[in-house]
Amino acid sequence: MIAEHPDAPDPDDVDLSAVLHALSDPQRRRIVAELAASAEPRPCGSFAPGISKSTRTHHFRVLREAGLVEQWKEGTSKMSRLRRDDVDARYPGLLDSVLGSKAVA
Amino acid sequence: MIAEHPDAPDPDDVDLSAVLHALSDPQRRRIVAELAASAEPRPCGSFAPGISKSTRTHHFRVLREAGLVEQWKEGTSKMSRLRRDDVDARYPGLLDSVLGSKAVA
DNA sequence: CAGGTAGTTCGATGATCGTCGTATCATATG
DNA sequence: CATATGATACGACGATCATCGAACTACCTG
Repeated sequence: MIAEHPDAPDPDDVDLSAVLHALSDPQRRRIVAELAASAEPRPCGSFAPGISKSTRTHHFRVLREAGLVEQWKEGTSKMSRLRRDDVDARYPGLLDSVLGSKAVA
Repeated sequence: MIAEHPDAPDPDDVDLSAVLHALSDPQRRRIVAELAASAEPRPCGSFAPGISKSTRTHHFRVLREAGLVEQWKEGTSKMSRLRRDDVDARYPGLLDSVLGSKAVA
């Protein structure tokens, strides 16, 4: 079988897959949690200590392409912000439940 | 770097990764959605038409090992049930938000 | 301009994933 | 017992992933 059947792929599904995949990595989830905890934007480099710069760049790209974070350059460093409102609007309760499993406990 | 730093891996994190990874696949999410929609347990074979039996078995194992579904043999076929209560208790709101992104719309 | 700091890009590598077909097992029924 | 049905086990294949180091770019500062 080649999965050729005509089931509505549902456009939202694409993004949801990306979001869930992005959040399925502990390293990235940790970044998101730190991002959610600190009100002020922080430079990328201050997250996920213990992994290489390239890996960190990779993780931030996955998060960005999933629509979870926003980034902008600021002087010598690049700032990151969790797009909480956007994500909450699109997938209500998702971030809360993913992050809350530790925080709310 | 070899990620040797001492950050609490958080036992819950392991399972959460498995759950999110399980839900990040559209095929599996579809199974879960169907499972959530039908009150009565149904045989595995009645889900996810268009994919091969082995693939379906694989998906059900991923869902089972993530703690999302429960299975038991009943005569010639194997029944499946969404462990809604258990999942809701462990990750409140997660299933609702993942499934709701389509259902609630 | 020289030097340093912060990120990105570019392979590469080993692991995991989704999918398949085939062979096999278990159970029910003729 | 023979057969059909529903599901699993077993590789296998190509794709994607997380991770790395090294080379490169952008920017600030002295």
